[in-house]
Amino acid sequence: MKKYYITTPIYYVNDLPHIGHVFTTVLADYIARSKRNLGYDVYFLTGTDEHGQKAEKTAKQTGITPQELADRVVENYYKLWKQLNISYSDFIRTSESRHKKGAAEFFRIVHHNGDIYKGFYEGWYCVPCELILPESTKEEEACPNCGRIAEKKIKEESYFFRLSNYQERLLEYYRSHPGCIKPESRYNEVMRFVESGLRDLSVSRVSITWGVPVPGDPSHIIYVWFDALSNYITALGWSDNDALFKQYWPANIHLVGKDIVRFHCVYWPAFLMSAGIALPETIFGHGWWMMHSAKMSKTLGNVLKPEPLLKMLGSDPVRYFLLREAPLDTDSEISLESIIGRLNADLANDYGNLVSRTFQMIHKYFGGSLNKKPALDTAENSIINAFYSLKNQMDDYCTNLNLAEIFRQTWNIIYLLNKYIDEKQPWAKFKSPDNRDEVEGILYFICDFIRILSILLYPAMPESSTKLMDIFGIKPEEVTLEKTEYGQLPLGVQVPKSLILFPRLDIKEVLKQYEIE
RNA sequence: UGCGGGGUAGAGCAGUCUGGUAGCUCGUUGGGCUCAUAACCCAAAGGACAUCGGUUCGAAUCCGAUCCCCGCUACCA
Repeated sequence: MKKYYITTPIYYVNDLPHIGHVFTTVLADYIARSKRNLGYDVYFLTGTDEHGQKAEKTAKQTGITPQELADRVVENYYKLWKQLNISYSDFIRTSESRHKKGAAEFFRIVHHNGDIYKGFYEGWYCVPCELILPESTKEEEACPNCGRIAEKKIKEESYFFRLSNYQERLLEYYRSHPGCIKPESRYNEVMRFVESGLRDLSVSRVSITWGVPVPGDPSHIIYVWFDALSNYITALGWSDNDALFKQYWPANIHLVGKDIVRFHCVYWPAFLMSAGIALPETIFGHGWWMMHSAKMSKTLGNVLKPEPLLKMLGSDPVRYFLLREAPLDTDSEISLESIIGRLNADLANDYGNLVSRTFQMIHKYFGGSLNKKPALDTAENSIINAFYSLKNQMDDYCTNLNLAEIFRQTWNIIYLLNKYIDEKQPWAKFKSPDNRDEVEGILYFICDFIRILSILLYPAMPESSTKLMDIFGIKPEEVTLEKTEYGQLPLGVQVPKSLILFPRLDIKEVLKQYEIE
């Protein structure tokens, strides 16, 4: 069985989950479910990054330990991922001992291989923020956190990773693996960046205590990226109980936001090279959701909160919108208006209404179940061919995250089915008793395609697909797209008289309700 | 400053590599249908393809210049 290992970043517990976290995770879930649907043995990892200075500071201010803070915040993620039906295989927390053990071992090996040395970390220090600013040649430096000019320079002992030694090996690797960073624009960015020269990287801090101690020198704590990135292998039990590691590593895809592309595409491969571990196949850096042309931020107050959206719209519609309008190459605008517009057009009008009108005719004309299959002619065959053509390309589209094409073709099938009904006019044909067999066949054809759609759309909208599958007497875990063909709907299945899968949404109502939430 | 991406109908995008009647979704307008969630189906309107110049029988597409917009430019999840 072909394996597929997919990851999201681990999210920092200092923040509450926002639409960006939701997007990355839903995207990963969609790919994971799609690959399962295609017969892959999928391992899907997500989790939380719980260490570091900010978490330590927030905990202090709140009067609790960092561990308590992490335990508290991680609940928000558990809850949200449950609401969104995220089908992760494992959820790693960097404060778990399995991770701490692995991260320390990772550090030890890289150190042993001669790529870590002790030196001094120098930088401007912003007193109010208690933050060391990135090293800079400038005389003055404004703090990225508060904007004030930092007043004093600080110098502290730190371990460094010899990133500078990896410039050529990284470039060689990128050149020989053109698909390792996607989309292409990110690949180019990373290439240019590495070509411009690499400096060694500080990988430890003495100023913090919340984290993984450096092996053999516990006054140092392993600093952010070295700790965080290693979760992708520690979660698989690397260096310890490594059955999962052997089975799933290297990752087929690390899904990340564009803000952390560099760390995944430069630092991570260099760390892995040093440790003698295989490199991930693809790192995909997607864009951001923007509101009013600005990155969402609490300061700007243009945050779209996930919880009220889920409450008002439900999990499937939120998932569908994010996937359908996914900002993969560039950033993308999001607004309640655009969400409602998309959901009404695609889900209520096209897909939901197709199901509704079909089921109602089956009831009106045949008491709720069908017992005849149609003879297939050009009209039916062209729809069947549209489906097989999509099915054959599905794996490729998923690997390359070509979601736009998947949804375009899926909705083309829905359009063809609606058109098929209009052209066949079952309501007119039914008036003559001679045509009743034909009408039954027409309805069977559509109904079987609703079954196919439920399987095709299961990775995007598991809840509504499960609703349909229940009606057809099939189980999600037993049915895959891989094995689905036209004509597998058993005769005699009883469908409900009325089924509104996706109610039409009123923009004014939604806006009003969002305000209340 | 350097590197990269982009400017196509009211909005959002495809088409540019491999020149030859400008396409998709939403919106607008008219029509059809009545099985359906005021839905669905058909049709129409709407574009000097950023600007200027060049190559060519012919350019959104190739070449040059100009003007705008956006991304990346290291320790920040």
